[in-house]
Amino acid sequence: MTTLLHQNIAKHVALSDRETEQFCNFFKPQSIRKKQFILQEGDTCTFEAFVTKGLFRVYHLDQNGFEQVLYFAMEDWWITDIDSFTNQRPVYVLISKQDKDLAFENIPAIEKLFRIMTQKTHVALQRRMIDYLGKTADQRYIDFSEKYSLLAQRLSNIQIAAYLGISHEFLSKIRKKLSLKK
Amino acid sequence: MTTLLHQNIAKHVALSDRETEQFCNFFKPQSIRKKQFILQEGDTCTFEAFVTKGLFRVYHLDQNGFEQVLYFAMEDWWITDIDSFTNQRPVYVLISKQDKDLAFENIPAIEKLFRIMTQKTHVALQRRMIDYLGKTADQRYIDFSEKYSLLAQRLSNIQIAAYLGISHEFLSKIRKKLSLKK
DNA sequence: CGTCTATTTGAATGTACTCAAAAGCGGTGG
DNA sequence: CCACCGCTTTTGAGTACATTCAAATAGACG
Repeated sequence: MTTLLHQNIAKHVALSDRETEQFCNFFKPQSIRKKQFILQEGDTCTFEAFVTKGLFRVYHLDQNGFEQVLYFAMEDWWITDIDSFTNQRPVYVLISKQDKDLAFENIPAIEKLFRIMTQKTHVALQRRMIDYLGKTADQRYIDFSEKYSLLAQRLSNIQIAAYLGISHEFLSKIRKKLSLKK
Repeated sequence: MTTLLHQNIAKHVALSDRETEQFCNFFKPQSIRKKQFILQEGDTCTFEAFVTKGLFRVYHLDQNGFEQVLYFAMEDWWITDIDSFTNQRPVYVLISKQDKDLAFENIPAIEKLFRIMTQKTHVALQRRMIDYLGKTADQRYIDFSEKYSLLAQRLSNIQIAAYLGISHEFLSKIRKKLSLKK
């Protein structure tokens, strides 16, 4: 459990064992019941979390109450910002904004860790934005299922559609068209 | 010129005068002719730049050679990642990746500066993604012209359309519809 | 003035949505 | 074991949103 977090940190930045321990101790284990929010619409996000088991979707409700999925997060992924919703009884470790600031002060490399992580997610989001600007829904679905096949297997088509920005009915039609091609 | 960069840094993070000087000295002033690229398709981005005068658009070419505008940057904005194109003879100061890494090592607060900046742009991009998932082109255009009215005045409709992810013909029709409403 | 580019307009077409209904599927209780 | 429930997926018809292509118009500039 903590091991996963240790490994994840090591992927991004070189910390001494002591620093890693010190930082990881800020994180409190949490688990959450199915269909439970960890952050409600309108709340300000005061934490950062790391998923150790299960699957989150981070989304936003549009004016009609429909979900728009910003991103999914499964094991070994970070969650931050915006409103979050869970399924499949996920488990995560959480650091408060306060403790994070503490860590920034005491462990300089943590600043680097979060800079690198943010940059990476930012690049990924830019790619998605480009996809959205230029690709048709068919292609976005194909790309998504290929790039995140493992994740896609754990999602309903309704959830995938909310991520791709299309109706689930239309996704169904896309799936049919693709299956006929083969 | 450098003053603008000084001010911009101060907005994000508290540096001593000496640190600010030290950091700003890494930046080399540059200017570029109209229609000139500072980074070509396929190049890896090895710098970070700060616009002191003029207007950039940072974009990507799709498979048909059409521009997809990732973002615009005018005075007091940063540019990084992906391919960049300019208009209006912009002026900017540039820091190489190498020098940036040097700054990270020598001035701890710079790490914080880039973390904060990246987080902010990331949040902005997430908002744009949400807009894209949920809003119709009409609304995206209205929101864009309100939110970035100053910027919008300096852009052609073709450029705005490439940012909004629609054809410029369609944008023209949207504009007509809106003008009739009033 | 001529040239180049941006903007507008129209017609035909394609992409995606809405609404409603049917079919499939897993669980749960009798 | 079956019947029923809730939820997901599929299907179809009609409609709205957005594109393409081609052509006309308008502006900017040497």
